[in-house]
Amino acid sequence: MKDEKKRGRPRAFDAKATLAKARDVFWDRGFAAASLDNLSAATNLNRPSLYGAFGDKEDLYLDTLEGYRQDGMDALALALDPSLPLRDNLARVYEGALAVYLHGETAARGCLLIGTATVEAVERERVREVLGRSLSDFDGEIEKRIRLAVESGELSESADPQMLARLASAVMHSLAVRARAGDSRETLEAIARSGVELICGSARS
Amino acid sequence: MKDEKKRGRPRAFDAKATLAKARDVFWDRGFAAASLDNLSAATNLNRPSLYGAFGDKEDLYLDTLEGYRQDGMDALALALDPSLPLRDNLARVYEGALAVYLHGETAARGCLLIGTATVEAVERERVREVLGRSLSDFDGEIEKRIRLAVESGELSESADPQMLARLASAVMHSLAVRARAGDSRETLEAIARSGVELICGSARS
DNA sequence: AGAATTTAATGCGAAGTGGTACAAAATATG
DNA sequence: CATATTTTGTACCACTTCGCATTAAATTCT
Repeated sequence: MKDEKKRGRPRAFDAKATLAKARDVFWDRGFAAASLDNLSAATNLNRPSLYGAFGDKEDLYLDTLEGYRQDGMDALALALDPSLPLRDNLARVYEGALAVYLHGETAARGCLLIGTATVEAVERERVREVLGRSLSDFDGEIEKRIRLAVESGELSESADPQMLARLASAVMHSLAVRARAGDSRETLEAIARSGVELICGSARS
Repeated sequence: MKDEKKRGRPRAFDAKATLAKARDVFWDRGFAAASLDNLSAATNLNRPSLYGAFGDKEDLYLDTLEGYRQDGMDALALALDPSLPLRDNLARVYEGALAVYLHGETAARGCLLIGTATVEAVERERVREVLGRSLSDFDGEIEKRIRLAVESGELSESADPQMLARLASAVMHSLAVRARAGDSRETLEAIARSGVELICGSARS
């Protein structure tokens, strides 16, 4: 399914690597301020090639968002390994997030979705859709793990998994915003720790 | 101090009202996508007048952010009236925020700072500064109120006011992002309620 | 009234924008 | 080898961008 030799001239670039480079441009500058020239320079593709492969700027942006979302969900599934205590799971989720959020040139980049898609969401329906879906998928995955924690007795029966999950996500959202606002790693790690504590407050392990 | 008659031709516009109109443009479109033509049309000021009164686009944007920040802090101080229980205080804070966040044309606008300044914060130091200061001032104001709640016995002695305040803010940040992502008023209100519950969980009143 | 000073309005200009037309190049097929 | 097909690179287009230079208007000071 991958070696179907296509007819014409073969591509001289790897689509996935190109998307990763474009994503970095969007991550630093945001969608609106990222010009096709910026993207063209970063990907080493001239504009017509970029356009031919990914469509217009919004299409390209949506592709990078979708890839980022998928990567995030994969990492989340790994961090939520149900053989570990919920407390460890959440700590791993936040730790992984901070490793991504704090990596930046001039300043920390935070989360690509929260940092750059949130602005465009109001006037671009497709962006709003991806952002909304990303957030609720994230909530849902955590909710599943919390539901398990209630069943296993890790959390009290009276806990509301959906709401606890949304609050766990809220801490993530806050980390994403605060990273971009310039907060120190120490501050962010402290917030993550209190978040874990608050959610797992009634946990026994 | 207000009727010092200045020498030349008097201004034909009110600076505060103009800033409010410019703010609405930035709120919907973000800084980068808001053109001077947009701003000029919305404020009924031609570009040179805009420029003369407020400086360049970034100066104007920073002015609107600063005004928004100030309004927010004023509203926060009112909502945190210490003669009411902390639980009511937080409920009022979130209620007031949602009233602002959910007001939009095509889609909810969320928070001006979190929704539009977060993108620009990475590459514009002055924006990052305002955003960071706004977030930490907000934290600080809530922390003061929570400290009071500990002293009055409303919260347990073991509570960490700084961390609880940061978590209370985290819920706000999440509301801001989720509003722009298209979440329903019902969902947001439910999150706000759980936020209050989580923070005041050990409260007696 | 006349000079000085500030604001308003028109319009320009250099640079940058997203997107595309077109021809050259590279590959598969017949 | 010739043809069809796809990608690449150059150049270009119409449009928008921000900022400013310049002139006209409105007010205060002398």
